[in-house]
Amino acid sequence: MRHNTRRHSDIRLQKTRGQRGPSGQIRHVRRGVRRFFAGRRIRRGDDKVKAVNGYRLSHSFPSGAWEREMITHHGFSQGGFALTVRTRFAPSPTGYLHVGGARTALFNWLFAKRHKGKFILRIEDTDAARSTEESIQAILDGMEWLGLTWDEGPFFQSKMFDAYRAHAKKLLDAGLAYRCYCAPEELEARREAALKEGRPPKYDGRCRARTDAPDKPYAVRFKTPGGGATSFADVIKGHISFENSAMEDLVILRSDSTPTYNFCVVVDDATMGITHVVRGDDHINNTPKQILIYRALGYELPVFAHLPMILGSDKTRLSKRHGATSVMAYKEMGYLPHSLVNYLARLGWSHGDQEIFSIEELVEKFSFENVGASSGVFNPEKLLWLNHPDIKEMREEAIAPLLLPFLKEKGIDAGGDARLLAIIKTLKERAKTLRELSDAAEFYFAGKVSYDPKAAEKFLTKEALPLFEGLIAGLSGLSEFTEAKVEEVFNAILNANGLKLGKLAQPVRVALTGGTVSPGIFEMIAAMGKERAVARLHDAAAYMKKG
RNA sequence: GGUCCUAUCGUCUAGAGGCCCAGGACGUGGCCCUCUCAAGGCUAAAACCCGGGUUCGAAUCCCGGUAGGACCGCCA
Repeated sequence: MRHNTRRHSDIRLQKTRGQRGPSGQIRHVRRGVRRFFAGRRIRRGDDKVKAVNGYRLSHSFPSGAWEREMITHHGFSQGGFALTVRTRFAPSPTGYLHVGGARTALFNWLFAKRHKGKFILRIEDTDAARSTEESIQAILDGMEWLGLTWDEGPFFQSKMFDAYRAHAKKLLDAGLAYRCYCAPEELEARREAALKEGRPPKYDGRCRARTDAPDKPYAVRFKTPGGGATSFADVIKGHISFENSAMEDLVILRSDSTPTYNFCVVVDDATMGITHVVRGDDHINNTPKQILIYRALGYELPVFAHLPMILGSDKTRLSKRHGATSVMAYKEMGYLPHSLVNYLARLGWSHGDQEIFSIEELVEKFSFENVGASSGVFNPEKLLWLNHPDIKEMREEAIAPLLLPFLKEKGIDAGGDARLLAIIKTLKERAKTLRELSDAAEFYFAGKVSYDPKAAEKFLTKEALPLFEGLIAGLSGLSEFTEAKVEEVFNAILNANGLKLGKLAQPVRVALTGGTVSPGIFEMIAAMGKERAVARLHDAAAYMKKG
C-alpha cells in the first residue's frame, strides 16, 4: 500500500541501534524530506514506525521536516565528533573500466571529496577463473586517467580469504549459518525443474535441519529469516522493502571454501568502515541479503545509494553494441578526462541548468539529493560537445604533449618543431577532440601539398596567378613573419586590385593546405612559417601555369 | 514466471500543489556574423505514458494500469 508521505512530513529519525549518535540530536535543516519523498515515491508500510538503516522513521518531528542529510551523512555526528565518510569503488577485474563503472567510481569519489572523507579502491577478485592481471591494470589506468585517485587500497579480496572464513565460522558457531551438502549438479537440476514448473527456483533449505556431518564437501549457507521484511532507506531511490520469505538461504562459502560475493562485500565494507555504499542499482536486489548478513555479524549498516544504470541508445543496458564503452577508448579517441568526468557527472546528476563544471565545482556541489532515480541514455554527441570547450580553453603548452602521440600515429614527429605551439593555437578553437586536432594539423607538416582535385580546379586558376606572384614577393620580403604583417601584405594586394579577401584567401588556402578548409588564413600562414608558405605558393603558381 | 526499480521534448535534465498552454542543454532546421570550416549570436520545431482519485487548483500527492529496465548462481 502506498502512502502520501509528503503529507506525513512530520517524520523524524531516531536512533534505534548502534553507537554512532545519541537520539534526539537531530538538527532541523530546511532541505528535508519533502524533496526526498516528493521525487522518490517512497513507500512505507502500514505501520507507523519502520526501522531504516538502524534508524527509525516516526511521525513526531515537531518542526515538520526531516533531516535528509542525516541519512546522507549517517554516522556523522557522535557526540560532537565528526566521523569521516568512507566510500569505495569495488570493481571485479574481468575487463576494462567501462563508463558505467567509471560513473559509479566518480560518484563515490565526489561524495568522499565533498565531505572530506576517504575513497577506497577494492578489487573483487574472488573468482580466480575470471580475474586477470591485465584487467586490474586496465582499471587502475582508467581511474588514474580520470583523476579518480584513491586514498586507500587497492585491496584485493583474494588476499583476504582468511577473514571471510573467520566470519563464516562465527556465523556457523552462532547457528546463523549451516553446512549444505547438496551437490551443485543436484541443485542445478532442482532449479531447472522448478523453473519449468513455474515455481520460484529457490533452495528448499533441506540441509538446514541436518544434524549429521557426512564426510563430504559442503558449502556454507546463511540462514535467511523465514518471515518479516527487510527494508532500507536508499538515499537515491527512497524506501525499499523486501519480504524475507522471497529470499533463499544463500551460499556464503563454496564447497572449496572460497567466499561468495554477497558475503565478501559485507565483511569488507564492514571491516573497512565503509559508511556509504554507492553502487549501481543492479545491486538493489542484493541489498536485503547483505543487510541480513550485516545484522547477523553484528555490524552497523552503512547508508545505501543505488545509482541508476547507464543505457544505450536503444534503452538497454549499455554495451559494446552501442559504441565505445571503455574509458580508455575515449582517451584514444582524443577526449580529455575532464570532459568525460563532466559528462558522466551530468548523466544522472544535475545542478539547476548548469552544464559545465570544473572538478572543484563538482566536488563542491555534488549531492545525492540531486541524483535522479531513473536510468539515462549515454549520448556520445553531448560528450563531444563538452570536449570542445575543454580543448579550446586549454593552453597550447598543455595540449602539445597530449597531441604528440596522435601525430606520431600519422608518422609525424613534431616533438622538436618550434612551430608546434603556434600551430595548435590556430587549430584548437575548431577541434572537438585531440584526434580531430591532429587530423587538422597534418597539412602543416606535410612534405608536399596534394590538392583536392575539385578545390584545385575551382581556385588554382590562371587568373589568380598574378595575385600569387605579388603575394610571393610580398611575403618573401617580410623580415617579421607575423599574423599582422601577413595581413598587411594581403591588404596591399587586395587594394591594388580592388578585390575582396575571399577572392584571394580561398586560392591561397588551397595552395597551402590542399583543401578549402583551414584556420583563418593569416594566422595559418604565420603559423606555417615563411619558408614553407612561400615554397607552397611557388608550387601552386607552377601548377597554375601548367593547367 | 517471481521480486525490485523507473517513467517530463529524439537524448540529458529543471520542476518541492498556483510562479508552467512546462525552463535549460545536446542534437536537428532557419537567419545573422564571416576569407573557408568551426565557434558565436538570434530563432524554430519538439515532452509531462494512460486512466481514475484527492484538491478551488495536479507535471508535482494517492491508487490502478501500461511500458521499459535490473536481478533471481557454489558469478561479481
